[in-house]
Amino acid sequence: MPELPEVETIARGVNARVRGDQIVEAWFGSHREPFKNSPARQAKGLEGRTILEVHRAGKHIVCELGSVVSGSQAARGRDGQVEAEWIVHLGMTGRLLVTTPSNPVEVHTHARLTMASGREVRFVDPRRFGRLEFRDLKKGRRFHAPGAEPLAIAAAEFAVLFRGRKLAIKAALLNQTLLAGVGNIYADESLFRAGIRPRRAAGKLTRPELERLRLALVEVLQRAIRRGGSSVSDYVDADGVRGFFQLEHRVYQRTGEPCLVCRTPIRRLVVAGRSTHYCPKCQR
DNA sequence: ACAGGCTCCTGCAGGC
DNA sequence: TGCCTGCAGGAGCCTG
Repeated sequence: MPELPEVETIARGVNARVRGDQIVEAWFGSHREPFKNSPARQAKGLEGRTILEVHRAGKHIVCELGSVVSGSQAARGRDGQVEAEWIVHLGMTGRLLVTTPSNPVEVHTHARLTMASGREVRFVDPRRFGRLEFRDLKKGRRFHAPGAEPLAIAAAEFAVLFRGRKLAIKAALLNQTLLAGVGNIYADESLFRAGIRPRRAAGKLTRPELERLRLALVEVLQRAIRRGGSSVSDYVDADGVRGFFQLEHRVYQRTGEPCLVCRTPIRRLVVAGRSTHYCPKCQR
């Protein structure tokens, strides 16, 4: 399931391939609701625009778009003003692929963008937990992830996020309005590396524990980005290539297996409705 | 205001 | 072998 490192990997891959390219035609094939605004409105909004840049914000992929221009003008559209955004949330099983129109279209393909370069951008999502949104910045505001960026937040700011909160630290890490981009895998992995039990009340963690947690989170996220993300179900990057960080998971989906540090069997429990994995000896 | 739980959706694993 | 059940989970929504 795509979390920050997977979304970052995809955003970088898409950016490298379609930055400066123009959307010639947009096709939206779903009648049900992976869309925040109607498929017709999104298609109309996207067509003719140049993709100025693609980046990640929390778990969202944001495609910054220029104004609608004719073909000859599009070639010099790379540095234009951002006038619209296409925001992609992958949910659990969403994939954003850059391919060519001749490649077979797989089932659950909900959107296809034909690019002037001959490439094609596809959004595929079997479980339909993903979301697509078009924003015309003349009518609306730019997209911002609701929570803080875990890779950029300072120690003091990080500690303030959890102050006075009674909920489990694991649940707090998953709350996107506090930190944007952390999901189940990296919550479990960072808590293990910080030696903190997932059920501890967020507000009761000491300052040193919170700082250990922040540093563990940064380390695990950066390391995962370098490995191209974790492929645990069907995650692939913009080229359809799997990541490798799942090979470095120390607790996630290792229930009953020995802890890599102390050999104690890894335990599983449910926190905030999510399966949660931890070492009862290493995490206090 | 805040926290916890339910729901959406499909593919796959496990059990009988 | 084949069917059925249950589980996976991000985030919006509802409830207490």
